[in-house]
Amino acid sequence: MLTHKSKYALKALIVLAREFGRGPVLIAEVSQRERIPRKFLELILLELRNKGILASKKGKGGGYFLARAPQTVRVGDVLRALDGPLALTPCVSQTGYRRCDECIDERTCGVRLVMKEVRDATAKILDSTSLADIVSQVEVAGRGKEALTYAI
Amino acid sequence: MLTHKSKYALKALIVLAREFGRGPVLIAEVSQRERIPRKFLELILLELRNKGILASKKGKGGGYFLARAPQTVRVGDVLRALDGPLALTPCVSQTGYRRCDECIDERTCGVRLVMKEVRDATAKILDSTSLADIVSQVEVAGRGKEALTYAI
DNA sequence: TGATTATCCTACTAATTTGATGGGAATAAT
DNA sequence: ATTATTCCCATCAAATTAGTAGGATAATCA
Repeated sequence: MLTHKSKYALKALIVLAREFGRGPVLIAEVSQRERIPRKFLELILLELRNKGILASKKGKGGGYFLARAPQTVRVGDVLRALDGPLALTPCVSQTGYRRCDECIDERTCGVRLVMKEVRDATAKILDSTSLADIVSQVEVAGRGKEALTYAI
Repeated sequence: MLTHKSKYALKALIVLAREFGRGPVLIAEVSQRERIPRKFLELILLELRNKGILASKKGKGGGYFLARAPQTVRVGDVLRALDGPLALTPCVSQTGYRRCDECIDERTCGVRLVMKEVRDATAKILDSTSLADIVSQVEVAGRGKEALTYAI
């Protein structure tokens, strides 16, 4: 399962992607709009800033904003930054490879073969989806919903 | 990440898939062959039995064996049985749907859209891979390795 | 029937992770 | 100065994970 932390992070980033180019957004504002516990969100945004995904401005008129354009922030990067590798086992991780300590022979490990497939499929999706992609997909979904409502 | 429990479970099941049709295998034997802590393995196999994936026989000459043919035991079923739903968020799970409590509007949730894709891709792989598939893939990989060694 | 060999079952524990909360320091604008 | 805001540290409770311990139960075999 995805941690609340990552889920909150993505939701916050989507808000900031929408507001991109319009100056800093307050933690408090994001917290309210997405119903994310304020103090917890603070920690998350700070971490994202330290990982180079967000930038911030202190003091009055301050707040958080994306460090780069929404098109260039991949969901995969966000999840890796907060939850670590996408892979289900360390032995198939690209970004954080580690031998599985219990594993006798990695080359003939059947579990590894399957997990490799899953990792590749997952990474393919998450690394080809940007915040901008999500924002536009949501808009399309929203329109679809309204259209359906009108049709009824 | 996959839990040790699931990893151990899959390794044990692969052993039992190999031995399928040759009668019960002792916990102790599986434990030794795969270097899985004996008592922990006991719990795991028991759980798999209670979920209908394994069958067992008590007393002398007893042990564990697959309840059905290796071709019909899907990796997805095993992971679901032990770790719960494959989905990264409850809101996109097929087998264990639940509304995300923090989510304001599920229909327009961008996180959900992405997680749905990941779930589908993951499930497609895990539900189309059986224990028998793994066993034969490992054999192929093993042959490939030897062939390479001979070639050198 | 009794000894032996296994699984079955319950309970316990230590370590780690998760999801927070609280208080104040640092910084920037007015 | 005052106010608004992020920054940073410390703490905490609950849940999860990875085991361990010990005996109950059942099947075999002499």
